[in-house]
Amino acid sequence: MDHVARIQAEWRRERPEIDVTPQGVIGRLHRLADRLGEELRLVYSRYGLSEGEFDVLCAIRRAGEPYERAPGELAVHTMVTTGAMTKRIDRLERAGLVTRRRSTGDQRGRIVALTTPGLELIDQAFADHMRNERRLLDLLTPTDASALERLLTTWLSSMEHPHTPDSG
Amino acid sequence: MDHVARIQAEWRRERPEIDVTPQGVIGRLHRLADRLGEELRLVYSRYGLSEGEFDVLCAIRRAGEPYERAPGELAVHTMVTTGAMTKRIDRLERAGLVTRRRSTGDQRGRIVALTTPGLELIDQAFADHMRNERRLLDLLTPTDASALERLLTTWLSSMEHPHTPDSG
DNA sequence: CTATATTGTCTTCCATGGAAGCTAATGTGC
DNA sequence: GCACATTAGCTTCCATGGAAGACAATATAG
Repeated sequence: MDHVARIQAEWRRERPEIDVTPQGVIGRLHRLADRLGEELRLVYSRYGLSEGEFDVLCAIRRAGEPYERAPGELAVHTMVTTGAMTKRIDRLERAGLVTRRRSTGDQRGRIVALTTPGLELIDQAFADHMRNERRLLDLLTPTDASALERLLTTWLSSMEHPHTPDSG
Repeated sequence: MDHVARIQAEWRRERPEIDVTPQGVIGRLHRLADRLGEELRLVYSRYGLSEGEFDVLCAIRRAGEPYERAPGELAVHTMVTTGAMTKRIDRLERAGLVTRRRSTGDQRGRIVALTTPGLELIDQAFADHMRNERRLLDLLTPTDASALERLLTTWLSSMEHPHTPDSG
């Protein structure tokens, strides 16, 4: 009987008329995401990075040479506001992992580029991160892992491409 | 091709020697947790509650009559520090949803109790919340939903009761 | 009973991110 | 070309939570 099952049992006692079975899936999914996140942050912190900073470095690295992106692009890729991105870039710049310069064409734009230490750091950190994710995934059998991937993909896609229900 | 698949494709181009298949599961799980969380917060906000405040009211409500709990218990149940709990209780008290009084026995302790408006609010909000979770879960077939529940339970349990690997 | 440790809550300070608005640069309609 | 709208990034202010320590009450060792 895990934490979520205990919560469900309490609700069933207090509110027997309410069906709490959805918690069995949604509650566990959130708890698992939190636990996995904790494990992942352990690796980021080995490199002196927060999760947000790691994400930004990855987004620049994935762009390919010359490892540059505009702050706005980075905000979209990492799903934070541009205000939050300004602060992340501030920290990374202070740490010497990225540089910020004016765009040549459009003078409003900036270009954030990995420095050599930044590139080396993220290349090593990402390899370590993937080993860590592999370790966590290997707690499941390969069959279960691929079944899970399919289910998550299905659900995610049905959330992101919602069917507007017909009114008839 | 979803967002996670695009990220994987970029990494495969940039770092072909690294196996990024774990992202297919872990990345999607996090994204799904975020998307579900957004949907759930829509309901909380209908009742003027943040997620943290909703969690606290639920934890007190689940305790059963007389709907009271110590701040420390609430902190454990909702998995935040006691400092964070103090602030959540401050807000709920200011909103008139809970009261805070000194424990009779141990004078260090406090007792947080639902007010009548607090009880009515959380009873209605929780019912609405469960309808919302049901709606989201129904994007999956019942077969898929129970398969997913099993996989999440299995993985979660293997994370929370880790096997210490034998060194031989 | 007193000295010390522990406990429960709260306070302070800091980190992080969102919302909204500011500024400078660019685009657009006339 | 000028007024106006839009865009990119940044700034300000606020909300939230963690870490660490303060403080008061209680438990414990002697």
